[in-house]
Amino acid sequence: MRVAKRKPVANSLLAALPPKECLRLIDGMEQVALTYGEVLYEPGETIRHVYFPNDSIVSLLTVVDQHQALEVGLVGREGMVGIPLTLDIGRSPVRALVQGTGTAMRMKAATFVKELRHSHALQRELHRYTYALMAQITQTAACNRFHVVEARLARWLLMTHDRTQSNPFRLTQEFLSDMLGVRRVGVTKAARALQQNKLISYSRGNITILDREGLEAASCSCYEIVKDMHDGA
Amino acid sequence: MRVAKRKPVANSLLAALPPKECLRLIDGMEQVALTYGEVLYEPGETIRHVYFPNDSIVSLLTVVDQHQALEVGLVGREGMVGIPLTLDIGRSPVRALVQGTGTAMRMKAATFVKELRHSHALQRELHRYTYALMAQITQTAACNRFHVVEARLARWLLMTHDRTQSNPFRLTQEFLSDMLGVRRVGVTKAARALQQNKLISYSRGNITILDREGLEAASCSCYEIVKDMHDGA
DNA sequence: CCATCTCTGTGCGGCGGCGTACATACATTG
DNA sequence: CAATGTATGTACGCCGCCGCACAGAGATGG
Repeated sequence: MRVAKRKPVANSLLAALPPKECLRLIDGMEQVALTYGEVLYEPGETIRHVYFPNDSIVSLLTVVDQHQALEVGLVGREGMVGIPLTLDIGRSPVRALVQGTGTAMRMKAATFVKELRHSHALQRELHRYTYALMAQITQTAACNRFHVVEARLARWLLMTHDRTQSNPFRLTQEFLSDMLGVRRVGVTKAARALQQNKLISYSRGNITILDREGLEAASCSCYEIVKDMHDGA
Repeated sequence: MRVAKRKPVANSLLAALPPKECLRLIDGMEQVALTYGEVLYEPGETIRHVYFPNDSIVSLLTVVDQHQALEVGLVGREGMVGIPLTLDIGRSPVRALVQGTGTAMRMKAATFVKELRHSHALQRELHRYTYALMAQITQTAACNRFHVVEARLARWLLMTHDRTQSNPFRLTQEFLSDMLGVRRVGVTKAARALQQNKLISYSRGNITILDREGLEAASCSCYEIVKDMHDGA
């Protein structure tokens, strides 16, 4: 769904570009509203557009054995959806699922490839981000292997919170179970534990973070590691 | 340790380049012998050289909580060690550990960056490989989450076998336990099961694949998926 | 040849997550 | 206001892996 073009750009990848380049790029984009549950790409599908989220959030999921899913990356205002295009690859290896409703700047794949060739600043920013995303996937792999559901849930809520800045957000436990790759009941148990410790409150898909510091303590170290990776150089 | 420079180049990334480019690149390299157990980079360390393995194998490991390790990628003749440099990042987020003794072509980081800027063919090849590596890490993340040790061990042996072409190879169970992120005893159990089914034989670190097809059947689908990713487009 | 080290095998209790089934409570809609 | 659908809570047996401890068995070296 299209909205007026001259909206403030909250995406920090775009914002980091020299003003002139940024403006030119935005000229070739349209602002779109992404809604919870929308699928931007399925695995193997051709990438038609790249997305620079403003206040929306997109999850990158790998699909295994037809039915099981697992989140490996989370993209918000700090990044872009469609990274394979920066590597001259036209297809996505993962499912890109809108997890937080909001807006994003969208650009046609062909236009993006052309722009990328001309803008060294954009190349540099995207290289940095691609690297951070690889590190995030790597860390997630280790996290999924070693850490318990409760800690992973806490990390996940924090990461989402960082990207929306808003409280509360809408997420059912069913949905979360797909993200974390566990049973829905596993999420129930972990969420209940967090609630009993007064770190969060939730009901029917509306989650509120009550105690951010406490939640950080309950999460695993992976949260800080990934955060530092995106913030610092 | 240095060897004569004019050795045949088995690395397929280099071999895929136009002959002229390939020769010029090799001119700036030296062939080195990598030995089992050698660490090329530690996490956070500055990358001094990139490596194009010929018949050696290098594991990429993430380190969590100081002591636990987990392999997220395996690099052989089909790839390069030091991918962050292709993204203008000078440090490695992972540990690079030599897992199979053999030779590799080595190039100074600074030289590599310069060459990369000039050779579009090299850029293209490395983009393709970077993408495949990301996919491999992603798949490994899901694999570590959903599949049992025995299947993962089978996959791991197959991947190693693909990259060495030689049988047998040297790997203790202690070592394997770090790769798979499980207890050594877990490896013992899985390896015993594979041996009882006459798929492999091993003793004191010498593993031989007896029945490759059977091993493929015992491994999870992740093996084929990652293989196709590196072979096919 | 004996001492030592490395590698592999076994056993035990415990825990976290799985699969399944069912129960309850809130929301929506006719 | 009932009826249906959606979200959450609880229970039970099972399995894979954990941490730990210890026992053999093959290699190595003085």
